[in-house]
Parts: sequence; structure tokens; C-alpha cells
Amino acid sequence: MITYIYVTDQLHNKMRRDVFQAIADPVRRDIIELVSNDTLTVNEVAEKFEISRPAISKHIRILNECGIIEISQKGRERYCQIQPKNLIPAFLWIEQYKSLWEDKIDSFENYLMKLQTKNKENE
Amino acid sequence: MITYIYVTDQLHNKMRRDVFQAIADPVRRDIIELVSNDTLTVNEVAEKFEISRPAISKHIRILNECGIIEISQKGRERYCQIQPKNLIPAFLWIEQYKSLWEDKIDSFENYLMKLQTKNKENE
DNA sequence: TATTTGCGTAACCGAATGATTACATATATA
DNA sequence: TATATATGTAATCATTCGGTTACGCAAATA
Repeated sequence: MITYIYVTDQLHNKMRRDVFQAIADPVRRDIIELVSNDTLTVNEVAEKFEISRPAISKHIRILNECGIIEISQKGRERYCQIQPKNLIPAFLWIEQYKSLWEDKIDSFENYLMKLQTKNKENE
Repeated sequence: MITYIYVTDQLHNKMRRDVFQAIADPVRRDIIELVSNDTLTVNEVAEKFEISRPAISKHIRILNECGIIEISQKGRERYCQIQPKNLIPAFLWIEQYKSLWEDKIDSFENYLMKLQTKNKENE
């Protein structure tokens, strides 16, 4: 499963742009959380953070470039809306290990159960 | 939900160590995939990649530091095993948006269904 | 029309990242 | 015991990242 691409910006920098890299930053995760409740303008998003508006602007651009945030311009305002389906690749990647951790938890529970049974036998 | 911590290494560098940052790197995702099937030594992991062994060693250290990979030393060999339950925080974070993308897909399906119904009426 | 507002972008900066090579060290083997 | 092997780590480097300030420009408003 290929989950990432490389893009080149105007200054010849190579950047990875994929969902995993997008959600790696805690600020961006907070932005996603914000716009998942409301459709907010860039400024409204920026107001919620301590860091500068241009910094938020950049984060939003990254989220937009990998499709997690959709932007609709209305006059001079840009409304940010979540596009949740673009989180699916990341979800699926992690989900493939779900059975593994469920097995481990299960066997741990079994271990605890056996322990309890043993203790009861000793009472 | 706090999903990350900052640690300081011996050279006074500050690094984020959390699951999201761990799985942000495609090489580390590939390592996770590898050791989810087999328990492999560090060298066996390194053999599967083009990059140098020390580079892989570092990646494994990062995965180990955030608990995704467990290491058991046997003689001079270090066996790497997946510890899948430490993927759960990332899984849960993404999963909270599942209902959103399911709603959107659902409404898209509804839209398609309505379209088909309309077409049938026109036949 | 002049001013304010919303927001992108350029230039810059320090720190983090990911790689490399060279080396150290403990364990296995001849 | 001498050598080979498995692996971590230090030093170093180029690149990327995430932030800042300064500025530009189009749209709204006075």
C-alpha cells in the first residue's frame, strides 16, 4: 500500500505530503479536531492557537494538500472544512494490526482468568 | 487526549516521541510491517532495506522508545517484536472521525441511489 | 476613494530529522 | 586465544520543519 507522495515546492524543496506526515504534528491534529466540529475561516482557526497566523496558514496548506481539509473561498474569507475520507488510508493501515493487539489483550485476559481460577482452587 | 511527549537525548536535543511521529516515516511503517509477521533481529531487518544498518538501528530505537517494538536480547542478537497495543492511541484518534467519513459516504450513496431512481422514472 | 480586513507568501532562522562513515564493544566461533 | 559477527553510538552533514516578521494584494467597508 503506497500511502505517500513527494511534492516539490517553488523553492525546490522536496516535501513528503501524506496523511501520516500530516497528522504527525500535534498542532495539525488540533486543527483537524477544530474543523471537524465547525466550518471555520483561517483566522478563526488561528485565533485558537498561540502561534502566529502565518504558521497556522502553513499548517492548513499542508492539510489541504493531502486532502484532509477542503477550502471554499467566499469573498476574502476561506472556509476550512474537514474532508474525513482522506483519513481512511491511515485508518486502514493501523487497522490491519487491530487483530494483533486484540489477540494480545485477549491472551492477557485469558492469563488473568486462569490466574483467578487457580487462586479460587487454592481457597 | 494527550498523545505525545517530548524527550531530551544526551546531546540536549529535544525530540517528540509519540506514535504519530513514529509512524510518519515510511521506512518505520515498513519495519513495523516486517516485524508484525516475524520476530527478526536488527540485522535481518536491515537486510531488507537499501539504507545503512545504523540508519535502521536508529529507526528501531525510535519504534522501541515509543513502545511499538519490543526488543529481547539473546546473546549478541536483538530480536524485534511488534507490540501492537501501542498503536491503539493512534487508532483511536483516527477512529473518532470514522462516523464522519461514513456519513459522507452514506450520503454519497444516497445521492447515487436517488439519481438512479430518477433515471428509472425517466425511462 | 481611502482604509481596514483576511489571508497568502517570501525571506529568514534555529532545531529536528534522517542519512552516512568510523569506531567501540560484547559475544560467538575457529 | 585470535577472529568474526551483531549491534550500538559518536561525529558529521544536508535537508526538512516549524516558527517568526515583513510585505503584498484583493475584498469589504467607511
